[in-house]
This record gives sequence, C-alpha cells and structure tokens, in this order.
Amino acid sequence: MTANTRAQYKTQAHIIKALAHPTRLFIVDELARGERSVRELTDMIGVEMPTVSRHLSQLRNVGIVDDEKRGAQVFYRLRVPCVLNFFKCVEAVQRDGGKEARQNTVLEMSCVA
Amino acid sequence: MTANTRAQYKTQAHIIKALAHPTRLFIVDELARGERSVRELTDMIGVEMPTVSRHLSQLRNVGIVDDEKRGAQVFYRLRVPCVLNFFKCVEAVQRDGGKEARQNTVLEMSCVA
DNA sequence: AATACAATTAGCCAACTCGCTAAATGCTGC
DNA sequence: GCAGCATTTAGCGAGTTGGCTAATTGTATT
Repeated sequence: MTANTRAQYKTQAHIIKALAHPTRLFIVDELARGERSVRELTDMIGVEMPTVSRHLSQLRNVGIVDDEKRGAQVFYRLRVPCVLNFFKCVEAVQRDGGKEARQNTVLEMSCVA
Repeated sequence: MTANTRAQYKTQAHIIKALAHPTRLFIVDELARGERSVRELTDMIGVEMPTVSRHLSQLRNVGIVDDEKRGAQVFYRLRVPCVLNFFKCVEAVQRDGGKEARQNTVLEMSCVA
C-alpha cells in the first residue's frame, strides 16, 4: 500500500465514520425529508442541543450536510442524497449476515423493519 | 423516536462503524478481488497480525465478511458485495462536499482517484 | 439597552478504539 | 509428541468519542 492509497482510505473512513452513529443516522434520515433547524432536530432526538450541534458539524465537515443561517436559526439540509443508499445495503447486511448482530438485536429489527 | 426506532439506528450504526476504518476499508476492497488469508492481508497492511485479526472479526461480527478455515489457515470472503457501492457515494461526497476534507486531503485524493 | 431565544464553543469525564506484545489454541509435518 | 507456523485471545496504554453543563456569540423583540 502506498502512502497515497493509505491517505485515500483514511479520508474515506473519515466520511463513513461521520455516518457511524445512531443520532447522525437519524439526522440524515430526517433531513432527507427536508431542511430542519437545530432546535427541531434536538426536539426529536433525546439529547441536548450542544450535542446535536456537534453531530451536525461533524456531518457538515465531511460535506454530507449543508447549513444556512436565517435569522436566529440555522437550517440544515442533506447535501449528498446518495448516502441514503447506505441504508438499503445496511438492511441487506442485517438480513443476510451478522452473527453477533443476529444474536443481539437483528431479530427484533426484522420485526420493525 | 420510539425505543424500537432508536434500537434500529443503533444496529445500523454498528454495521456502518465496522466500515469506518481505513484498514477495514482496505480489507473490504481487497476481498472484493477474492478470498484472502489473514497472513496475506497482514502482509499487505502495515500492522501486526493480531490487529488485522481483530479488524476481520469486527467485519465478520456484523456479517460483512465470512470466514472458512482450511487447514491451518483461515480465509475470509466478502459476503455482502453491496458495501462496495459505499465507495462510489463516498467519492461523490469527496467531490461535492467536505469543507474540512477539502482543506486536508481531498485535493490530493482527486489526483489519485 | 435589556431580555430572550438559537446555536456554537469550551471544558470535563466515562467509555470505547486501536495499536502493541505476550500467551493460548489449533493444525501440520517430522 | 514436539517444533513450527497460522490465528485468535488477553491485557495494556494512548488517543478519540460523545454525553453533559457552563459560557459565549448572534439575532430578534420590547
């Protein structure tokens, strides 16, 4: 592996990592429906606004979402809709695979999915 | 958000997190070319075998890869090829977005990609 | 200008991640 | 059975993550 290749994987991992958290997945899912203010998202998620704000800036830093300040509020938008395709594949992983996952929560998952 | 929905996002995040590391991305990429033994992967990556082994079991635990023991060796296979689509989308994120990413490494990225 | 609300930043702490080395397990060939 | 290789497991330590509260910044309203 060359240094360049290694750097490339690192950058990609950084982007994927931005999606690797339940709250941030929820945010992406919600923003797929339209733009939302930080307050709106905070009210839906069960954590404090500063925490939500940090999740949002994480998504923004890698370019997945976009923000626009209007008045006192900041609205966030999904910038790269293709990340929604991740969900489909992840569901496929849930169905087809997952030894540990199957032991834990996937069975209950397949009930609600 | 119901408890079930929350659990669902948690499970999905767990799967995505398994991909959110440079070494594991490399492994997935390499396994897309065919099965590989732990030794083979270790020789390509610059870390010790125990570390590679743990990355592999992380991928196996969420069902992304599969292992088969033949003799003294263990061969790993990609089980859910759709994860390769992640790469395409991640490249789109790299191109279209990424404030921080743009500052850091994306420019050099777009040269090698 | 004073108050109130929206959002971010800073600082703290518990939990997790990922590298390593050492030890354990399992198979192969002598 | 013993030696040697392949792999995994265990245990350690540095660094990161994600929650919180408190403090800061910026806008709107009175």
